[in-house]
Amino acid sequence: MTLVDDARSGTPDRPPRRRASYANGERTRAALVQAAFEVFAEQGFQRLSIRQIAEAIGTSHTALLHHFGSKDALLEAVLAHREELEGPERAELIAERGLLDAVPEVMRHNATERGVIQLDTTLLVEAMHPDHIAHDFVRERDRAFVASVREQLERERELGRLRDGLDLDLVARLITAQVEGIQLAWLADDSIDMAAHLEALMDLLRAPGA
Amino acid sequence: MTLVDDARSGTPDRPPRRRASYANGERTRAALVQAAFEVFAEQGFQRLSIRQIAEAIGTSHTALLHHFGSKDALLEAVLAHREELEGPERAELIAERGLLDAVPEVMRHNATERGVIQLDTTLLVEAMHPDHIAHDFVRERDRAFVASVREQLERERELGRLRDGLDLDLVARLITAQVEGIQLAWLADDSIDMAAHLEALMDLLRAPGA
DNA sequence: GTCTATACTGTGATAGAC
DNA sequence: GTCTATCACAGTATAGAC
Repeated sequence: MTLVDDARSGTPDRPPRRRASYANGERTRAALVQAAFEVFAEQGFQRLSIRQIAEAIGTSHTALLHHFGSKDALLEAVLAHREELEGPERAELIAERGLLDAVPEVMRHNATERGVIQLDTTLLVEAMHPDHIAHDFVRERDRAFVASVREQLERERELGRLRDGLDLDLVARLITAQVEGIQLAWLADDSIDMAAHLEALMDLLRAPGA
Repeated sequence: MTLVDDARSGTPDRPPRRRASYANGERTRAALVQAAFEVFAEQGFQRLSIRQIAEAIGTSHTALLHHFGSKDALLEAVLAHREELEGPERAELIAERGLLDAVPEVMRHNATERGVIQLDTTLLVEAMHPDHIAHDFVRERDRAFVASVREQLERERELGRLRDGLDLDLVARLITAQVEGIQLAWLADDSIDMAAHLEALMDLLRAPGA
């Protein structure tokens, strides 16, 4: 469950290094995304101006805009990068342990990533408007997430672990909303135990005696 | 369940010298709040500048700032106003029908107030930071809401309507987070049936056969 | 007390020279 | 691809007119 291992320390004047298998432009872009991810995870996104972000990374704000076009597009790129990092690990965890057991575990992990969760929640709210640049991205990611939860619920049902009579479409959305809702609450009050709450929800869904 | 029915009649803060018309009269703070509420409910908050808000109301942006001090303070005042309007009605509904039946009903009502829900969710996210001007307000409102839910859960338990073995503190928070999470999802996709989802959650909490 | 006029700083974004 | 202006607009502050 390790993420964001590659710490870029020091004060890089330009984004250096990284694998050379990309074209020059894309390599720069990828390095900027990685650096921005670390800045956001640590300091959040909302309250940082493009200029501050650029300074923390070690580049100019116009360079950032050149690569991403807008502040929100940068945010979107960073979240896509996160999904690239964490998605496979999360999928593996769920495949191994089953959804009911894995979800609380995922929340336990999320609780170690305050900046990223804040980032995620921020985008969720800002991209509400259909004409927001990241609206489609958020919608699609959300759709994929719910679909994946639904699929895993079916597996749990086949294994006899689920309570009878559940509408899986509804329940998949319920779980997703619970994750986002409890993250929102946790961001304002980090004494909230996110894993315990998802555990409680999962227990409600579990077949009696399972 | 009527709200925002225009109760601009009385201006309780000051002796009514001249009747306030919508064009260019004098405006008490309460009238500004009411007018701002209507603007926010219709057009949201985030994307409107103070100048745009003022124009929609029919005043100047500096007049708004004179009364409220900042944009966020205006938002806070409007949400407090909303709670004043809706709080009692909601409490009455819950007292009459019990929490399990009332919550889906509240969601049905909320689904008619897109702008207000958007406002609420926006503030929830923006006030995450401890040094945000509305942070304490949001925390306190949230605390009170959870406490109220918890109290109503106890009533349901006494009436034998609740499943056994529930941790009421946890469940109260679970319900609150579900409400906020499903509202967040609904804001991005209004084909989501918020009431149905809360109904499903309530069914999970209900004692078998109740 | 209520509002207007004006200006300041910082924001995201754009255009064009290198 | 990057940097140097420069943009329009944001939120805010203050001084003073009614």
